[in-house]
Amino acid sequence: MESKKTRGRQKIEIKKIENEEDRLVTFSKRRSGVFKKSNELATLCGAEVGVVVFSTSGKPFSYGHPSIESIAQRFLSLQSSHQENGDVKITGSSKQARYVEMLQRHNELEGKLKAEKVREEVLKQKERARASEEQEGLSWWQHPVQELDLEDLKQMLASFQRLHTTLSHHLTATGNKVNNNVASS
Amino acid sequence: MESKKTRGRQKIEIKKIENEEDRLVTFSKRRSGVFKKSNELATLCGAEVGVVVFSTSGKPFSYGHPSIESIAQRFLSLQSSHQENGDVKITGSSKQARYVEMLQRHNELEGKLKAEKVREEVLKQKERARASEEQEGLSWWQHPVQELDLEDLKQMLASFQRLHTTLSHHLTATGNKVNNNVASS
DNA sequence: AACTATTTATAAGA
DNA sequence: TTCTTATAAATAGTT
Repeated sequence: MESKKTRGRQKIEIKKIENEEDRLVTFSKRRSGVFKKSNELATLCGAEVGVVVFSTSGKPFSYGHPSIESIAQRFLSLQSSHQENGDVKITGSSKQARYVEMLQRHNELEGKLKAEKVREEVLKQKERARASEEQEGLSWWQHPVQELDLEDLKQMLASFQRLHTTLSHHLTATGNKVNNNVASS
Repeated sequence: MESKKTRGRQKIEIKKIENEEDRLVTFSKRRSGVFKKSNELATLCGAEVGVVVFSTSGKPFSYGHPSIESIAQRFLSLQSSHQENGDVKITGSSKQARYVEMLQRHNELEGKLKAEKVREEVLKQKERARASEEQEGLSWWQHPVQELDLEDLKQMLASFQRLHTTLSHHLTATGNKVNNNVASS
């Protein structure tokens, strides 16, 4: 019985593949994968599905059921009815209008990004808390302080200061309006 | 040795699911699947990806990186470039330059926001994995973050401030000898 | 492009 | 909707 021929599929981190050759191969494989899955979704569920992919070099690929054009059309009319501007043409004036819109959306986005960072920090806090959780189900923050040593306390304080700063900043920067955004994904 | 709890994933034919309940469940699951795969494609390969899905009832769902709007725009300009288009001049070239600059910054920001959401999701997954290993009552602060609203955040901030103050006091005023219980409720 | 050992997605069931 | 489990399907690293 000979040794294994390959190591099989390996787990990879979902971050940009730096090696260009690998990235190109993966782009090709996974693009096919997404198109195939999209086709199955459309077929199994009777849904209309459109996918557009641009490679880093700008080359476009698309899948559409019943067609990418019809999906685009449907999506656009939805967008224009959502706004009060049904103007789809790329003209100077609509570009200017978009500039203003974008400024507003930009500010919105910065708020959301901040909110996400807060959420992330909160989750990390919980992670840390649980990591150092030990005896009889008591979390570290539930223990009497005298049972903690100085280093723990200092770390604890530092964490609180970070979180406190983040939270305060968030609450004041958004005028106490927390953005529970409804993401499209 | 008892019998298997489930039959596991079964092979299905790729044709429309006639049972409406099954179809709805599959639609939800596979839609998520396609969005997730799309996100991985975008992240791993630095590609821009847009997906639009319409359910049979006409409800729209979308995923886009950096955003579905930017993909739509890019796709459209591609389509319209097939035709003749001479009216791209706006007021001044500096204004156009600023627009392009803003567009880039905007896309960057959207990408970051998405990245944060992914990190958040990863953390939540870990949290859920651990949570299912334990059978304990959850404190309010242990609930899934998506359920946090403004009031939660304010409360949280307040208790952190209390705790922070107490801790600071002990560290600076008691000569590193801490003996107080700070558990707040 | 093919090959496989693995990881990941998901059909059913609860 | 959410979670679990067993199995189908996708794919990373090789050849």
